[in-house]
Amino acid sequence: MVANRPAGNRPTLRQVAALSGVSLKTASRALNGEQYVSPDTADKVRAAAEQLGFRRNAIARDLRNGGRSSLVGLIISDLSNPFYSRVARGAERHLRRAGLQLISASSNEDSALEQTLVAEMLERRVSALLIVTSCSDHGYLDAERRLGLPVVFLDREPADIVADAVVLDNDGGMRRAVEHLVELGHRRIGLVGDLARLSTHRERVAAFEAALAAADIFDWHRYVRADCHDAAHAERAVREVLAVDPPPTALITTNNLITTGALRALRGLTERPALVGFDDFDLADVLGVTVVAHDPERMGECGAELILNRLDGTDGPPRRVMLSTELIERGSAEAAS
Amino acid sequence: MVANRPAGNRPTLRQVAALSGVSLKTASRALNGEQYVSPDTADKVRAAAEQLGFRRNAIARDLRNGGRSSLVGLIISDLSNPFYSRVARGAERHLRRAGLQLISASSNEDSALEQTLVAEMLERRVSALLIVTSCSDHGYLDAERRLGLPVVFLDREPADIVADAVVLDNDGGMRRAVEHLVELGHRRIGLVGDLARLSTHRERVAAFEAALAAADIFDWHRYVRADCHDAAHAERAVREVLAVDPPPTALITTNNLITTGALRALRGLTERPALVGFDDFDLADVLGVTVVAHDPERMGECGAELILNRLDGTDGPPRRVMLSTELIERGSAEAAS
DNA sequence: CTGAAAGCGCTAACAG
DNA sequence: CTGTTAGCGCTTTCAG
Repeated sequence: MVANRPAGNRPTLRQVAALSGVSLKTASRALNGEQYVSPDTADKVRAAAEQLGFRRNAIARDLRNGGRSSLVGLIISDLSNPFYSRVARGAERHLRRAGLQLISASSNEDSALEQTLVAEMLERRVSALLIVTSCSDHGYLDAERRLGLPVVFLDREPADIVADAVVLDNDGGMRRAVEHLVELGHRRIGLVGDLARLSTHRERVAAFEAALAAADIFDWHRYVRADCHDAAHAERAVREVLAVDPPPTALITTNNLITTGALRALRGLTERPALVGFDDFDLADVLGVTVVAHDPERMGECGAELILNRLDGTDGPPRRVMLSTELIERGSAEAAS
Repeated sequence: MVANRPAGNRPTLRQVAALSGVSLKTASRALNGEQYVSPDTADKVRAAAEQLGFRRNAIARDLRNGGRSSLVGLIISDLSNPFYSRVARGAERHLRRAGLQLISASSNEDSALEQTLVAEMLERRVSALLIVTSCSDHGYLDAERRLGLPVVFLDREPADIVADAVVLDNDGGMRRAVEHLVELGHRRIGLVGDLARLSTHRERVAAFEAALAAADIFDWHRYVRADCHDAAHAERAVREVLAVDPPPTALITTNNLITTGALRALRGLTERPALVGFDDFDLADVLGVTVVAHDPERMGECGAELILNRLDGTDGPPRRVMLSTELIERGSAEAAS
């Protein structure tokens, strides 16, 4: 077991106490800045601690204090996806203000791995969990939630349980995208989407369909592809959709990775369809890509906020925060075929 | 203290033992899959654990086992910078195989914050530390390193101590970039760089200078700007450099953020200088940007590997891993003014 | 203001 | 194969 090498000779509080000639408890009080310690004593203890290079052992402290750590777990499908790393950043920033630290892990969109990661974090006694879930069944969290563990779902809403969640206005965002394209005269509009099982995908496709129906467009199935979970898949799917006869004059891509793949597929084409992407991304401005934008860091912050509320003792029913989206026009929607 | 709310009534091993009618230690053995437990007993214990919803308490376990957790700390300047989030991903993947978990934090390029974060992680008794440092003085780590804590520096090398490190071939990468531009006929080559105090920046500028000297180009100071730590700064700096008379015909940007800023500054210009960026980035292919590429995930993996070696007991002198870079030509270097 | 005793939940060491 | 004892480092009673 690589983790448990001999602990080194870290000085303990007992040694600090011995060196400064006070009791264990007095040393503890002094270093924790509690009151009822004479300034003299406090100085002595601090000096001894300094000299020894003492560091309070949070493991022992947490154990004594009821066995909950000041860690919050974050599980996302891929830490290196810019969308999720921004979510993580927002969560980190907000949690930090409350003295909590973030421990994050990537689930690779794999529900078994997600459960393993959750189990590990629970063993570590995280104070709360932030999850972008890849599971369809969340029963494995029931016991924990009953025990009072705050769990907040980010981005994707669980279908089988009600719980705190922070989601995007997928419906509004997608409707705006479709309406925008329709206003510009597009009638054959395609969509390239993420894994079909994801709640985000389903919501976005439902909104897509509804908005098209509102414009009396019903012949869209042939222009829809799903289950693209990376840019390479998306690139292929875009080529496929463009090969349909007659080809769509516009395309909607439902997340940042898919938009990237689409841009690759469209590169060099003389007849480029219009494009609107869900999620903003770096250089979308330079590339002139119209997007449905939102604020990933804010998603992380809101998730953290929900957690802090629960830890502060807010009971009450699950809350659902919906984050607004905004259509940013950069020209790629106008491109007509 | 928000973290230490009443711990809930999590079942303990003692309760599992009681329910299954065995002793504490037997229950422990059974759940840890140790040998010398009869299959019957093991089943009984597992059933009881299941029924109670028991989760081993890693806090107690770590304390007992010498007080080192299976956490590894990662400190980077910004978790949402794609370069660093990829480093984190690589480290996570590799550490996970060894049963270690990653706890990451952003230092905002602030040395005081970096030290605070390190202190917090040490209190948490991380097994090791991976640091993209923002400090110039690393004395605060001496005591820890002497106590046997593995510390690995990523990307930026400490100037004041020798320690395990994973760095890029900044010299080779920058030389290739300059040579490439020179071969294409450029003589007035500018550089827009990161914070001047960073080792990476200094190495890249030194290589820039050396490569230019090798081509008998000495009049480059006027085309160099540093201390850009975000895209907005870089955008301004690029405009500035382009306003010099005569303007440079080519520009080198020394990291992904700066390249982004440069692309914004160049957008819409009729006379665009050539551009070569250090760091590859999403959509560089679509934008046709020539870059000095490398593998951020590999940096994280190598850092993790060094750590695992140290935890396995490898003593010996500090090791320095240098990761290769590669010039990827995509056309932006040819653009002559 | 300070100290002594107890114990958080677990596992290593040593008996049975 | 199983149980008992002790104690990781700290903080919370409860007495001085």
